[in-house]
Amino acid sequence: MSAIADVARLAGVAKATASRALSGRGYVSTETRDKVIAAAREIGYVASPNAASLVTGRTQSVGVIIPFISRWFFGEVLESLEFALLEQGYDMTLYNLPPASPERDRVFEFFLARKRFDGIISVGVALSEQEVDHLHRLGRPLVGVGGPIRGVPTIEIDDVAAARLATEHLLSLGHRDIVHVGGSQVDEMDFHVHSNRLRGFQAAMLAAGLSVSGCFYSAEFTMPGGYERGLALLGDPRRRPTAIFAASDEIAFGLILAARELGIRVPTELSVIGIDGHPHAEMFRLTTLAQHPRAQGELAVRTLVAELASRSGTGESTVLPTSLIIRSSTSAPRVRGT
Amino acid sequence: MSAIADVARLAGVAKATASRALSGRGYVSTETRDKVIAAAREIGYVASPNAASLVTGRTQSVGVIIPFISRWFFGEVLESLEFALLEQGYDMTLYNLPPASPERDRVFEFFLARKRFDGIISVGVALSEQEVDHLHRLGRPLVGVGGPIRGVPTIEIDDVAAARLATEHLLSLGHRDIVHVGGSQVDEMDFHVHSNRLRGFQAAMLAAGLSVSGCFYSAEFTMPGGYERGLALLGDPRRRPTAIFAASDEIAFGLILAARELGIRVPTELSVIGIDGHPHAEMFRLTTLAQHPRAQGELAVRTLVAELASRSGTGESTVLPTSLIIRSSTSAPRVRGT
DNA sequence: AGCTTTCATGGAACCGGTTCCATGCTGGCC
DNA sequence: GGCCAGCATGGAACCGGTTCCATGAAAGCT
Repeated sequence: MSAIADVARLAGVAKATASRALSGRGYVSTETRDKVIAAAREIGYVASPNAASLVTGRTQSVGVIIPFISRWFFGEVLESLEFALLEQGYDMTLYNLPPASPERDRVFEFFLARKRFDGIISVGVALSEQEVDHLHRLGRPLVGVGGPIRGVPTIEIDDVAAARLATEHLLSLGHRDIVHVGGSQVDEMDFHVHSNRLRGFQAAMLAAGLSVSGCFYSAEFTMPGGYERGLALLGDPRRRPTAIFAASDEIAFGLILAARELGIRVPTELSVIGIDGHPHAEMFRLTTLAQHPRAQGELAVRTLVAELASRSGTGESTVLPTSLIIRSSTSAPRVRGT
Repeated sequence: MSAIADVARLAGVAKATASRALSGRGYVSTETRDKVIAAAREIGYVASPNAASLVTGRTQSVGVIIPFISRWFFGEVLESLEFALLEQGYDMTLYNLPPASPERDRVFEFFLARKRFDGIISVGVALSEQEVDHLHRLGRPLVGVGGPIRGVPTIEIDDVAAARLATEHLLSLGHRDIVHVGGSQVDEMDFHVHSNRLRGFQAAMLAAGLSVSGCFYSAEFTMPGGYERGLALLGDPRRRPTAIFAASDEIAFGLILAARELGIRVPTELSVIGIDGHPHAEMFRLTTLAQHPRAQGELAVRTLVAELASRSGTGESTVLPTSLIIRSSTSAPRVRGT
C-alpha cells in the first residue's frame, strides 16, 4: 500500500531522510524525525522487510529445524525459541524434519539455501559435514541444540553424565538388579542421545562392579512405548529387576502404569527413575533427572544473536546442568523375602 | 552470491530471458531454457525470494498463529500444516500466542502487518473484528481452524454435536448419573470449545429428561488437570457418578488414573469417555470421540491455497466429521448393589 | 578570520528479481 | 506475395527500501 516515498512526500522530506528517521540510523534532526514518524503513523505505514533485506542482506528471520513437534522436549524448546526470537524482533520459520524424512534434501537445498534467514537453529537434528558446509557457505550462523555439530556452537546437556547420575541414584539406594529401558540404536535420533544414555548407564554399573549384559531393553520414546515394554519386562516375576532407569520421563510413565497394572508396587517392589523433568512427573511422583529445555532454547537464541552481532563465530558450545528431583518412585529395594 | 544476472551472462542471454527460463513463465525456446538451467546449476544459483516478492507481491510464505504447541491437538495440527505447506512450496512462520498473551498486539500490528505472508492461518485463536479487518486490509487471505471467525473460512468440528454424541453414548449404555469434566469458562480458549462441549452435554442430558445441575466440574485441560479433579470428585463415594464425559482425552486419562488410584474399577464402577482420539487412548483403552486434527490442518492449507489462487474469497467454512471409537472404558453401569 | 568537524539533508545508485514493451523472425493463410 | 499471428529475445522500468556521496550550514578550533 503505502511506501516510504509516500511518507517522505507527506513529511516534505526526501526518501533517504525518511528512511533514516524511521530506522534510527544516520543523522536526522529531532524535529524532522518527529515529522516523519507522525506522517508514517498517519498513513499507517509499515515497512516492507523484503525490500529492506534485499539491500541489507538481513531478513530478521531465523529458520528452525526440528524432528518432532509433539514430543515434550521438542515442544518446550520450540516454545522458548519462538518467544525469545520474537522478543529480539525475529520471525521464526519452522521446518519439521523427522528422522529419515524424504523432504530433508529439499529443505536444505531449496528452502534453507534461499537467502531468507539470518541464521539457523537446529534442534535435535545432527547435520552432516556436507550440510554444515552448505549452510556455512551462505554465511549464515548456525546454532545447534541437543548435541554437538562439528564446528558449530551447540547447547546441550551431558547425556552420559545424566544417565550415570540417574543410575548412581539407584545404586546408592542399594539396588543391584537394574535395567535400562531406552531408545534403540536403530531408530536413534541424530545426536546419539540413545547411545549416550546407555553408555552412562553402563559406566555407572561397571563402576559399581556389576555386569551390564542383558540389562538393556529398547522401547519407543513415548508413554505407550514404556508401557508395552513394561508389560513384557515385568510380566515374568523371575526376570523382574528391582529398579529401572528409563531414558525419558514419558517412557517412565508407561513403565509405572504397566507396573501398576501388574500389581507391582512402586517404589516398594520396583523403583523407576527417568530423565527430563516432565511436568507430569509430579503427578506420577516420578524421580527424574531434570533437564531444562526452555533454558536451552533461550540460550540458543542468545548465542545466535551474539553470532549475528559479532560475525566472528567465536561461539562456544555450552553444556547445561541437570538436576536430580527426588520423588517417591524410587526407594531402597525390598529385602528379599519381605 | 550469484545473481540471475550472472546466470544470464554465463548462458549468453538477457536477464529477462533467464528469468523466464527459470520461472517457466512466458516464451522461451527449449534450447535456451536448457542452456539457462545448465548455467544456473553450474554456479549453484538459488533465487532470492525477497527480490521476487518485492515485485510480485507473493512471498511463498504463510503465517500461522497458534495458542499452544505442546497440547496434543495443536501439535498435530501444526505438524500437518507444516507438511502440507512445505509440499505446496510455502514456508511456515510460527507465532505462538497463548491466551491473553501480552505479545498479541505486537504480533498483529508489527509482525503480521508487514507484507511478509501470502496468507495467514489462525489455529484456535479467535480474531476480533478489528483484527480480521486489519488482516483483510492487507489483502491477505485468512483461514481459521478450530472455530468460526466472522467472514473467514474456517475448518472445525461441531463441538456441540460431538459432546452430545459422547454423552448419548453413555446414556445409551444406561447411565443416568453422569458428570461432565471440562475446561472452565474463565480460561476459555478463544473459540468457545469449552462452553460448546458443555452445551452439547447439557442438551443430551435434558433430552433424556435428566437434570444438569451440579453435573459440571472444571479442570485444567491436561492429564494432571483431570487427575486432580478425579481425586477430588471420586474421593467421596456418595457423590460419585457412574460415568464421566471428559472434554478431552488428556483429562480422561487423568480421571482414569485417579479412579485406579482410588481403587475404582473402570468401566465396571465408572465409565469414562473423552473427545480427541489421542494416540495414547489405545493404551488407556479409552472410548473417545475422535476428531482428526491432521485432516483439519490439511484442509486448512487446501482452503488457503484455493483462496490464494482464486483471489475470490469464495471460501466456505467446513465442519469435519468426528468418529466414535468404542474401547473398554465404557460399559453399562453396575446394577445397584452388585 | 579561516579552516576543519559535525550535523542535516537530498539525489541517485543499488539490491535481485519480474514484467512491460519493442523488435525481429518465422510460418500459416488468403 | 503480403499480412498477421505467434514465438523468442533484449532493453528498461519497477518493486521499496538502504546507503553512498555531495552539498551546505552551523559550530569548534587555532
